[in-house]
Amino acid sequence: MLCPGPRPRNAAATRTAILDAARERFAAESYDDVGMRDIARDVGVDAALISRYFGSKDDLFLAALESCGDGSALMQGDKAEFGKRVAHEVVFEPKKAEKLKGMSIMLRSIGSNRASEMVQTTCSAQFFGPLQDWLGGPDATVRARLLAGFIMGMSFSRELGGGSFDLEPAECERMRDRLAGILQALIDN
Amino acid sequence: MLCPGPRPRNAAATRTAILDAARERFAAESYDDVGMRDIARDVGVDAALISRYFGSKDDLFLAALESCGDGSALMQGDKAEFGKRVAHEVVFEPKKAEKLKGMSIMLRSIGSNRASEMVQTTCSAQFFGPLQDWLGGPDATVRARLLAGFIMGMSFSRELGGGSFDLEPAECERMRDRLAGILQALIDN
DNA sequence: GACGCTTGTCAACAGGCGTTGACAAAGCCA
DNA sequence: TGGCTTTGTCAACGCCTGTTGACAAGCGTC
Repeated sequence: MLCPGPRPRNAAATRTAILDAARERFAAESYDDVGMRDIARDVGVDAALISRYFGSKDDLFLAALESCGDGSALMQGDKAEFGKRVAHEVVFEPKKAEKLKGMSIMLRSIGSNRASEMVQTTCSAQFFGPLQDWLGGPDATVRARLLAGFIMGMSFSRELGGGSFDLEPAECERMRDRLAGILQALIDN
Repeated sequence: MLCPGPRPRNAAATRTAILDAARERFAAESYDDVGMRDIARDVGVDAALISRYFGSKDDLFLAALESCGDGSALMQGDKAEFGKRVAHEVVFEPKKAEKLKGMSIMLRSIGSNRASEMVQTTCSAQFFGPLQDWLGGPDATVRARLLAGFIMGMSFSRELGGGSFDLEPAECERMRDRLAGILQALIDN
C-alpha cells in the first residue's frame, strides 16, 4: 500500500484515502484500539495530517461511520427473498458484505464510552429508521427491532467464535436455513 | 460505599470487594474504558493493591468474567416457559437479570483486542456449551447458536438505544411476545 | 524569480495508563 | 518489648495517546 518517495500532493485523494482506511480499521477494531498513528501508517501519511483534515478522532470516527451509507443497501432486492439473502450473507459471507460494514463498526465500538453515543444516533438514523419504513405493515417498529437485533446478534455470535461460527459446513447450512425462515417470517408478518 | 478512616485489614474481604467492583465496572463499561484506578476508587483502596492481588489487569478481567458463573442460571426453571421467561427479562428487566451479567461483560468488551480472546474462550466454555447440552435433541449446536445469538442481539439492540428500547409500553409487550415465541420454537424443535 | 497558499512532515506536549518497588502501619508470636 | 509477616499506601516509572505549532516543500500566479 505504501509507495516510496514523497507523497503526491493531492488533498482530495488523501482525504478519501484516510477515510477509507479509517472505515476499514474501525470495522476491524474498536474505537479505543484504533490509533491515529495506525490509520496514518495505513495511508502512508503523518498522523498530524488527519487531525488537520478531520479535526478530532471523534469527528473522524463519525465521518467513517456515516461514510458507510445507510442500511438501505440491505433492503435492496426481492422482499420475498430477504430472509434467504441476508441469512446467507451473515453466515457465509460476513467479510464480503460491504453493506454490513457500518454494522461491524457499531458492533466493535458500542462498548466504548466515547463512541457509543455516536453509534447510537447513527444507528437510529441509518439503520432502525429505514428498516422500519421499508417494512411497513402492522408492528413495523417492533419487527424492525427484532430483525435488526437478530442480524446483529448473529454477527456478534460469529465474532465470539473469533470470526467464524466454528461449525461444520452442513451445520452452517442448517443454521442459515433456520435463520432465513425466522427472518422472513418477520418480514411477511 | 467509601467509609472514612483507614481500611480494616482483611485480605479476603478486600479481595472479594475488588472482584465485585470489577465485575460491576466491566459489565457497565468496556475493558479499555475501565481503569485500575476506577475500580480501586470504588473499593476505597489503592490501585497498586489490585495488581498485587490479581496480577495484571487481564487476570482481573478474566477473574471477573469467570466469577459470573456459567450460563446455567439462565436454564433453570420450566423448559416449556423458557421463551416467555427469557424474553421478559431481556425486554423488561435487563439490569435485574444477574444471570446475564456475564453476557453484559462479553457485550461490552468483545470489541477490544486485549479482551476478545478471553471473552471468546469463556463464552464457549460457559455459555454455548452448557446451552447446547441442556437443549439436546436434533441440531442442538445450531439451535444453541441461534438462541444465544438472538438473546445477545436483543441485548445489543437495547444497548444501541442507550439502555432502553425506546418503545412505548404496548410495543415492548408485543416485542416480548414475539420474541418469546421465536425463542420457544427454537427450544421445542 | 518572488510571492503566497496549500500540502505534508517533524518534534514535542500534556495527560492517562498499568505496573513496580520502597515505605508505613497493623497484628501476631515469642 | 522486639522481631516478623501481612496488608495497604505512596510516588514514580516507562509507555502510549490525541493534538498542536513550527517548519519544509510543492505549485500556481503575478
